[in-house]
Amino acid sequence: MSGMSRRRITSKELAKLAGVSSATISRAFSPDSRIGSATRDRILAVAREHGYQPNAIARSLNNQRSRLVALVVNAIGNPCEAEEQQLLVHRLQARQLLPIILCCADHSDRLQLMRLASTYQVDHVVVFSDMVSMQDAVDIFHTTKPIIVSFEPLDNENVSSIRIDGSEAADEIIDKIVRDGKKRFAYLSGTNSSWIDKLRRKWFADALTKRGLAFETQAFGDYSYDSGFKEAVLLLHRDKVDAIICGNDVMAIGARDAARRVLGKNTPDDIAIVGQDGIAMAAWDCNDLTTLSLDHVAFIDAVVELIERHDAEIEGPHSITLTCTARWGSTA
Amino acid sequence: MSGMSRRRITSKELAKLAGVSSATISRAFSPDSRIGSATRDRILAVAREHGYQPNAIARSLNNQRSRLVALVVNAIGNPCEAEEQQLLVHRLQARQLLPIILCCADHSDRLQLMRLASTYQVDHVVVFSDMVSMQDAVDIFHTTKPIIVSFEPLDNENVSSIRIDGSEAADEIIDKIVRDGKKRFAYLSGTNSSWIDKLRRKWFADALTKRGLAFETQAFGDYSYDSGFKEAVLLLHRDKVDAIICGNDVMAIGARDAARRVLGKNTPDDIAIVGQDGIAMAAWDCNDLTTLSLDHVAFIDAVVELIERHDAEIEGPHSITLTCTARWGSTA
DNA sequence: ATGCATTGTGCACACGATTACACAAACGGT
DNA sequence: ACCGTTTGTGTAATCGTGTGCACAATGCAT
Repeated sequence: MSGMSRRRITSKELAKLAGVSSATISRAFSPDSRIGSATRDRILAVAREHGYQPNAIARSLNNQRSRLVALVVNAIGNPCEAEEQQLLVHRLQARQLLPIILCCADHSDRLQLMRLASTYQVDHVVVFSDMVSMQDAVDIFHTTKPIIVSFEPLDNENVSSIRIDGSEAADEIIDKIVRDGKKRFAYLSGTNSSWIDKLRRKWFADALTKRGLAFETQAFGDYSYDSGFKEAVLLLHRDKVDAIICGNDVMAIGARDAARRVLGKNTPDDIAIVGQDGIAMAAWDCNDLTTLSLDHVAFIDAVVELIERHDAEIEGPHSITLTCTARWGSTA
Repeated sequence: MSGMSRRRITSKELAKLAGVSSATISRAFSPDSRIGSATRDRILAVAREHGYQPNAIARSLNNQRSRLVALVVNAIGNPCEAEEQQLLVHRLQARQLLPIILCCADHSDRLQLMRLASTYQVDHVVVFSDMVSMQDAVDIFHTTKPIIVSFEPLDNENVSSIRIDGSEAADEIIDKIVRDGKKRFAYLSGTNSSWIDKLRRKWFADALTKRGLAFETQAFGDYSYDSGFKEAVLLLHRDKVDAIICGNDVMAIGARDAARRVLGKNTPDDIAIVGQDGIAMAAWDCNDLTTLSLDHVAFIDAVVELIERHDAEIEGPHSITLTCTARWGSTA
């Protein structure tokens, strides 16, 4: 009861205390299992008294199911992912699944880290990061069938995936900007070589092509506010563009600040700025960003659905496609 | 080698393949352990070929050490915590420790969740949330000695804690605002009953008292942008205050937007607005907040130090105190 | 009263690794 | 040539649960 008992009590010890065998202890904690209700009540009472809880590590070893889920993410602080992470963690916890976070910001030991996690026999793997290749994930978690939130074209039996399509929304946004009279477009990438960035850029590039236009310049940032600010100064000053499509919302906010502060240009009259992600901050009054946004709830619903199919051991590759929508703000 | 092997290979099977006993397999993977180097090399080669990795669950059961760390946090998306979480996760991973995230936003099943995690025999527990009481944490993780980032006064042998002191910095900030001629102060709390909120408020209240002043009003939000915005409208319009000290940076940004947009008042001339936390966003050009900030790196250093002491099984309660500094922006 | 289905419990093994102990082989010194 | 030490490996127990199997006890129908 009080906090002086250092070591955790085991099922065998509790069995002795309750005058039964350790098998019966185990059954008392299994909801549907042949055991007399009187015995169960007595055991649960004794268990509570001595602070007994079945050891999940031992159970996992026996069960071949750990109820652990590995979440591979780029970063925790980054708002574009954080909202989804938060949602997913809640949904997992509601199912009594515990999330292990693998945060692979720096390139060096991503694979090492994933190997370490695979050692813990995680039941599911959700890869949010575009920094890890599908093939690596499949090789490392070859026993688990990862769920990959990917923009890579993939035709692998051993992967489930969520595809995201923003072409229509991008078309709507470009349409409005062109009708507003903007002519010189720049794309500000978040990374220089990820599939997700290439695909996002393609959505907008296609919309431009359709109207006989094209990106005049492509700049590269790192998804951060500072990089958005810095690159925007160059784009506006040196390249004289009047519309910047950014790889995410945070860079778009940086670009907007740069335009206003450094060059005295305002949105949407002087220049148009567009973000991507649709994070909550984009809708704040001080930002009011026009952005290509994804419904976070629908997105996480899809992830959870894949996890459940996986739990039910339904075979075959699974793929879910989601479409983005435009959020209209005052920056474009 | 290729991805067709569904099941994971065990040490006993690998032993047969390599013509040794399973004990020798284990030794091949223990860095300092009596084993012939030729044997080790051969085993590692065969292991690589068959994709063998020792099962961490089984090892944990035997070792009585899981190398899992429970992180109890309020939210993942919230920037005030996210930066620290990110840092800590990296530091843990560098030590081959895997973080399990417990996100207890809604009151209902926080204890349930912590009990579930304790079942996994986590080696360490770090409690960031002020939503869970120290006593609950100690009771549930009675075998682990939690590390609590707390503002509660605590004298418990079974807890290590990190205390945070912002009284000096609060004094500096109040000093400047008073010298700027502001007279009517309001405090905008993030919660209505947490220790952390009470203590933060006290730092500023003491500084006011020292100068013969006091808070005229106290409002309550929920640490969100929207609540900052909404409460600030009331404070400025109804109560006519000219200085608002906010419980965190995000609410301060909301308050600043409300002042500017709804009432046409600007900082720092018409009103002063102060945040707390010192998140990266506070320094963005569009915000440029004056805020009571904590050095994130020093903070996480302290957490890691406590974890290491705990690992080394140094006995006794441990407490580390950190002091905040003022970050000067254009809002006060 | 007998036969059969049902219920409740214990025994013993499996899960996959680590490790104390035992023992054979190799080695070095006199 | 002999003995003591070091080195390398196998055997078997252990960590804490879950569960198939066996078996006693109970209930029910004839």
